[in-house]
Amino acid sequence: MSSDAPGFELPLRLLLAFRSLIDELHTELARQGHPDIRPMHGFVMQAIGPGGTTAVELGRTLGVSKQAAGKTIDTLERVGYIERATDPQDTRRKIVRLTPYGMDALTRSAHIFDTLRARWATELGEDRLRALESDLRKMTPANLWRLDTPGWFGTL
Amino acid sequence: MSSDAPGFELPLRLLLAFRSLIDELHTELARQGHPDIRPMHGFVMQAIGPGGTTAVELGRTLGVSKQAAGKTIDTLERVGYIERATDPQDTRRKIVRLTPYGMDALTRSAHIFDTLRARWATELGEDRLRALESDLRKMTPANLWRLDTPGWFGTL
DNA sequence: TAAGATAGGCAACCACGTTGTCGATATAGT
DNA sequence: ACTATATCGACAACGTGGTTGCCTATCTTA
Repeated sequence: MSSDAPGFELPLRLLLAFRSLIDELHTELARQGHPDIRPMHGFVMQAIGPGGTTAVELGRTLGVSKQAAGKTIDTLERVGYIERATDPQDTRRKIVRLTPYGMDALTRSAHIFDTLRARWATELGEDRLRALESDLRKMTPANLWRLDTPGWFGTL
Repeated sequence: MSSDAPGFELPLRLLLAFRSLIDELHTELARQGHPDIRPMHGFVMQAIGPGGTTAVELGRTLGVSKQAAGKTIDTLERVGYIERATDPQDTRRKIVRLTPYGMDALTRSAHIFDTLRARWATELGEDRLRALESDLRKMTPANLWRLDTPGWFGTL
């Protein structure tokens, strides 16, 4: 039961594949009117979702401190992707919501990701791709949204 | 041709799978006498290799500036994984080499990665895993060692 | 030998993460 | 009702990693 691949190739390929997809996403997003969006932004906006959140809650879903979440929110707000509003039910809370511009970025991202997946399906075959997804699902934790690694993406 | 998976699941799974493997690696490394090693260290030591390099060269293979490579080298040196020696052929250059401690970490990493891959093979079947690796190879660039994303791993 | 390229290091700066603290507001307990 | 506790959001200080710009020393080439 020998293996062709040295063990360290697998993680590296996983990382490269991830980066490739993200890079292609952002190339295409830039072409579609979102030149300034950064990988992290998309990630966080996905985590915010159409319903909105708060800083603490966002920090929890992303697996980072509320302060870090707060800073990220500052950035996204400055760039115009999200906005803060005070919760009338609880004056302490500030609801974070996507702006229309943010919504646009999000729906475009979703569409581009579908396109990219379709390209993989063409290259690999739909069945192989499904197998790949299923295998990855089997080997990874349920929670999709952990972003806790420090400095995971970069730079406004 | 409908697909079960939303397009954005694929990149997320790839990232999670990568992170899982790396986390498991470092849990095990800690158990084997390398508690202080960080993901980046292993990455960089792999890139240095048994032959040694220089800061500029390392920067190139990793896709970061020579200054960044230099800082990383400082850190690794401080922790005792690598050492600098002047090149007798070219006094400007400083050869960066793994210390025995660094070598130990590297060989242990390789072994652990093989073990982790074997676990995947058990869970998924050797054939499925090979298919997965082959598919990833098909969809990713040749150069395994790009670490250029700012702050790709963190801390210490 | 003079000119240009290359190696390494320093400084200043930025992005993003962390912990600690604090004031303001909600909520629970007596 | 009133006090005690918990939670939210923000600020400050700090650590790490990356960037660019610049400087000196050394090799290479015309």
